[in-house]
Amino acid sequence: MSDTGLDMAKVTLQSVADEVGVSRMTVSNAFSRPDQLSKDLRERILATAEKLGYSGPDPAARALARGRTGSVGLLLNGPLSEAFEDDVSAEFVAAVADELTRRGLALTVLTPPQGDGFLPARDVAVDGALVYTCDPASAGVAWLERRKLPVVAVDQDLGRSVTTIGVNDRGGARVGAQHLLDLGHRRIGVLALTEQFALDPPNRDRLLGWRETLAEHGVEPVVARTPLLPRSAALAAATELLESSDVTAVLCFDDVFARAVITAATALGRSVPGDLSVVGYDDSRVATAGVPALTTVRQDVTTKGHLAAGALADLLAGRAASSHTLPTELVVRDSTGPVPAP
Amino acid sequence: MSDTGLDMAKVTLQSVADEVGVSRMTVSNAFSRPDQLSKDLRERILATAEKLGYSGPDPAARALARGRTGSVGLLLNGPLSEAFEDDVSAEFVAAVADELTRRGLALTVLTPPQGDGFLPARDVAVDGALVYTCDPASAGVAWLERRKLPVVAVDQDLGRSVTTIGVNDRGGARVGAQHLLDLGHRRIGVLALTEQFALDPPNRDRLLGWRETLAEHGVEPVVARTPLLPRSAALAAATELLESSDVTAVLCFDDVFARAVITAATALGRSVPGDLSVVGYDDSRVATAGVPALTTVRQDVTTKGHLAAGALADLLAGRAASSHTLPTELVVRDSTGPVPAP
DNA sequence: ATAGGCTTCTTGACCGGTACAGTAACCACT
DNA sequence: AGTGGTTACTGTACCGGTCAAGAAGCCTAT
Repeated sequence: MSDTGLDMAKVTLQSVADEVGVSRMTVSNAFSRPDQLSKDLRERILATAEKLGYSGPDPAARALARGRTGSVGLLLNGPLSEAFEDDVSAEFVAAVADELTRRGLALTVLTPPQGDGFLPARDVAVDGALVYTCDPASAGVAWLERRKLPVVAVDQDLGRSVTTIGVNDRGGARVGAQHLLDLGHRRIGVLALTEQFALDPPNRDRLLGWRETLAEHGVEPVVARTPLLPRSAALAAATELLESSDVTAVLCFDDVFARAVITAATALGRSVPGDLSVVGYDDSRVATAGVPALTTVRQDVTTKGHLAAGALADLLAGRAASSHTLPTELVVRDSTGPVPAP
Repeated sequence: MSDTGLDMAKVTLQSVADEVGVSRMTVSNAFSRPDQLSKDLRERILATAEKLGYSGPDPAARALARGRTGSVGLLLNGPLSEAFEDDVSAEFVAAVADELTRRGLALTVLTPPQGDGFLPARDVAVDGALVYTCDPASAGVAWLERRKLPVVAVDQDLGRSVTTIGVNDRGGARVGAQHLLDLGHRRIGVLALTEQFALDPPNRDRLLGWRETLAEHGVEPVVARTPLLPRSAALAAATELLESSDVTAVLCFDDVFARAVITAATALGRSVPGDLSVVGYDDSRVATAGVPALTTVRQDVTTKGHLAAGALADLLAGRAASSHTLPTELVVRDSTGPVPAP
């Protein structure tokens, strides 16, 4: 009988229904399907719910009954810090989140497990997932498949039947390499990710694009490798590359690496682009944030995120989703120039 | 009878139980409480589950039955892009996610609503939430309270009873201002966020710290304001500030703004720190990424994230969680110097 | 009058698990 | 042989909703 709104007993649909004197279903409709009852009654129900401190249908219960949670997962493999410390990843995640919000979905980050038996990719309720920068053979991907969740792969190949959003990395790498060749460079270095990323599609494709284009002109690049983090590693690798070889130009896996090469070159007394040409990749913020502005291969990460999120949303809505390969484009700025005279 | 593992009928605990010939509860225990049954039977159950393509207890159902989802929300207010385009926010999110992972929790991003009736803060199942950079009067915060979810506030005040993780921004601003005063500066500019952020605790506290310290020495700062995004806005505001006043030093809301001030000064032919001293805030990546390295007020964003996530995890585990105010520290580098001779 | 067609609300089954309180069997001890 | 303590499993009652079909009332067309 009491209805102070202060009773600590949990407030459910039923309690609101009892208070108003209607069936539970009618209260449910008041919240979820307004067109199913009279405006008048609906307002009475909502008012009573407010009075009782009922905050609307319990999301967990609703998720079970409806079969969807309203949230999609983003599967990442490295420690999260990696994904967010990198500008490009961060931009991608932001774009995904924005687009999902627009579609009425929330984003849940699915990290690799750590220690105990909790495995997000298996244990968190989501309606579908985006797979980004993951080892295709990872446990996470396997669980998603096992759960038969709709999946969209980004920058990686999960098999023919999976919708994939990618970038023409190989083509982008090709034009970057060609640009250096056109400038007359023949002793060319490459700063790629460590072997651990040998199968990472961006790393693989860029390396492939560079190699094949250079090979067409009989050039065999000097390959240096460095991990994505810590950032200091790239500088060391760049320094070592410049000291141990006589390259006149360097193709870099990304813009951050390119900056590291420039920093290393400067420290060694070599100017860019006077003594050394450097080509970045991504056209991220750092490309234009420093001096000289980087010649780089642009990819539209925000569009990639929008497309990926949109494709997954379509899949969830029962619509067909198509794969896309986004174009890349060489942006010539101030970090490349003609090969220096001997 | 068929058990090819290919039947498309949904595989549930019950179907596995029937196949093995035990009760549903026993199968549940095989997955969730291994100590409740014999090793032998458990293995038989797991094997059968594997054969049937059962991927473990359905997360949504489990969430309803157990009353927890294994995921916590992160409530943000701006469009997501803002949170991730900013290095400091991104670092915070990364730290939160890492710590949550360590604690066996996933992270769900709760964005403000957009258009239709879907409101993440109300409609997504989470066990608790972190409130970051939000208007305390926003709908999101109100819903979390209404749902009676455990909440930890970061860099903001949600009331005495809410566990809060903050930093000593006011004190940090004070030492920044004092540093300039000690160098002899008396005509000092301030580059803060627009009025729209008047109540944003970091912005308010920093402004307060600057103002009161300067006032103690009879200095009234020239205040310029600019939004966080787009980035170009800060440059324009900085240029305007330098052109319309004769300040010899500028205190900036963050390091990105400080870089903008330096860029503007350079464009106007003024050198830093020769003609102009600039103090940043945060000690983020950009503080040391360019030339000159910034004198700035350091805050440990990663620790802030770890603490916030840890506090929330504690709350969820039924442990008490305590509020913290992290220290700030002045880091003197190359962007500040003595006041120039007249 | 009667059939058909809304609108508005109700009924009963079901979503796929987990908690908790048994029950039965086995063992050791006195 | 009786008592008490384990271990291993089962039965029942929820968790808090939604779905689909049905019933009651009223209006309109024939």
